[in-house]
Amino acid sequence: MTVTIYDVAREAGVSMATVSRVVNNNPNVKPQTRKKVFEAIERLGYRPNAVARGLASKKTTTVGVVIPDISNTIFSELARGIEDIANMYHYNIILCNADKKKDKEIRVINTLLEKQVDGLLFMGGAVTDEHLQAFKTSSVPIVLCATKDDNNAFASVDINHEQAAFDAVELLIQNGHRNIAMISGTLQDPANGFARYQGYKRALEAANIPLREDYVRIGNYRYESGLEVAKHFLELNERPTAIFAATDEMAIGAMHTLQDNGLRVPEDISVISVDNIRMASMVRPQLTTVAMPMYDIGAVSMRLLTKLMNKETKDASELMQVILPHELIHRNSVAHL
Amino acid sequence: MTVTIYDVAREAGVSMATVSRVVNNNPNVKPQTRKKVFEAIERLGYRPNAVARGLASKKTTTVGVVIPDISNTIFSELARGIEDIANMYHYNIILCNADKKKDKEIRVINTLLEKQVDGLLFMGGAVTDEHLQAFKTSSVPIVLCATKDDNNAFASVDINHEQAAFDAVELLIQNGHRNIAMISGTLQDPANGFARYQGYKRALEAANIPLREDYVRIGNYRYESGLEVAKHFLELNERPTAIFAATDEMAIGAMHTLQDNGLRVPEDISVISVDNIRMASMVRPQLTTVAMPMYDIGAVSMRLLTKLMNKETKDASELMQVILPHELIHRNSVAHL
DNA sequence: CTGTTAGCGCATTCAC
DNA sequence: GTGAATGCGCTAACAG
Repeated sequence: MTVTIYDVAREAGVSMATVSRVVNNNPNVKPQTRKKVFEAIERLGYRPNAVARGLASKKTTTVGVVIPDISNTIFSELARGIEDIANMYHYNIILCNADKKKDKEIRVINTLLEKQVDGLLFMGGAVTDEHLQAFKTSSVPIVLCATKDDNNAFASVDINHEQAAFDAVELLIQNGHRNIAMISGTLQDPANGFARYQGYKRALEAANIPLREDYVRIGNYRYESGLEVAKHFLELNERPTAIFAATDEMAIGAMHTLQDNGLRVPEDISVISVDNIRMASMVRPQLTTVAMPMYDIGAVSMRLLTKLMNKETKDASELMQVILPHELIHRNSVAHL
Repeated sequence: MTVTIYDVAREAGVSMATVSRVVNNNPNVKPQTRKKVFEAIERLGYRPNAVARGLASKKTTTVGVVIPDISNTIFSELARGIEDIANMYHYNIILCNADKKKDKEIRVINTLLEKQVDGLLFMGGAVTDEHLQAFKTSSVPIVLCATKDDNNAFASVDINHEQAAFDAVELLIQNGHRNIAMISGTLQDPANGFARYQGYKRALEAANIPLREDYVRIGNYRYESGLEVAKHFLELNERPTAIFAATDEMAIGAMHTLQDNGLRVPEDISVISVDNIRMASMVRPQLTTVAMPMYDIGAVSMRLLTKLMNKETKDASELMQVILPHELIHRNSVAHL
């Protein structure tokens, strides 16, 4: 039924070794035999079996990707960056959603390893000891995207979330704001949650602005959450003049709550955040935000992984922890007080 | 270095067949030996090699997904639907972006088939003869998502794009509009382009409204395109009172052009479209649109594929072409004239 | 219930 | 340049 390398060999009147050589572009084949083999391949409609090849060569040219949620725009951009570079280096991607659930993450890491991927790209919630444990059982390289482990034991590419948040809040302060509220993510989340909150705190401290507890509320990163949490700030006696949200989605949600309550952004209340999702420039007013280059993080991670897979890098290199630059995108949601 | 099923067998004092049985949950193993084997597995840190398993069993429990662009929200929702169901049936997903480029699509179909996927999910641009040709070389089932081939030769799941567009335009007409412009996709695109345009035309005809050439403009589905194309309508002597856009993104772009030019939506001009992306309810006014259930299309496609892979379905079944229902979502961008 | 035996389709020595 | 032989790690009869 299925035509194998052996069938091609017989059809072309050569050995299977020779067929293997031409299929793999080995130069040690006389042009004439090469031609014969190609013709036989064509005639028989031969398609190499990558599974058999993988077993024999111990390489599958596929990498595993563990991602929280592919339907979330922030991650789908990252995935696109990964795939583009993977494609460029002739790798395929096995994609697994894990929803930041620890046990699901561990589970998919293991099945990916069982599938003999040549490398692994991981982005998720916190990197716990259990994760590290699972990573250590891997014989193939692993790169953490948009996250990192505490001890820098694994390669990673990310931005400096703390500094990004700091920069956002600092812009507010430079514009004369002192009553600055924050819609944070959960503080259990080291990157988008904790680090961004730390940046907010540091910026306030640097300007001698006391931290007010009623100015900080926790959301879940999503639009609906921003919509909800912003209501709280509206009810305060002393309303904030600016809101810093940990993510664009929450910022846009907050903007809409303000607008739906008759307030103008930025005239009455300024809004700023971190991410720069596509939607940030698709709302009115357009959102001022700190760009987190998701596509680039994906692309750079994948590139780093290819190097690791080819052992191009010396082990404990400086390349292992890359921090990509972030950038303040000035749009129309921040006003001078 | 790597521990194999043979090592486990030796460690547990049984044959490799027995180890294989316990790993694959074959009931024909005495509980006691099962226990011994599990202990050996644990002790050695054995991880089954799915590639070897795939070669021996001729099943890889992975399916290939060809998608235009995972970073496009409409497709990433679909991908999520696919992945959730795949996960439920213990399949993994190899994801390939093909950007609706025919040759790239053909290429990835072939590499996916080389990787011995157990099935293929295809969504792309037009399904040409070359595609059909490639599909026919496949020995594994294929399901087309959010598209279909002209002869219904392959299984597919989609919505009725023509009717969806018709319903949208009909709502406009019911609200008293007669000057209805359309921002269409390219007419080469059978589903999102041509079919939606046909629905627009039929709705006008049904209401005896003559089709005006200056009321139809072609965009590329994206926000920026809607932004741009809408300007044209503003310059017309007889401005439309309503705009039907083939996609939400273009509709939102159009809305913003209108608003940026001092017009109110829907008071001055109504806007409606098809898709119901998440953003449709995240703009002001919230967009009235016909929901295309992308997640469901993905989920149903994958479910259908599992059936095909298990040969659960009789061949020429009615199940093969499924059309999912669409639904008019009434929000705030359409006004009575 | 368990072990033996063959492959699965290919890459890869090693000879020639 | 080319061919023969071996094995990658596992499943799947088949026997017992």
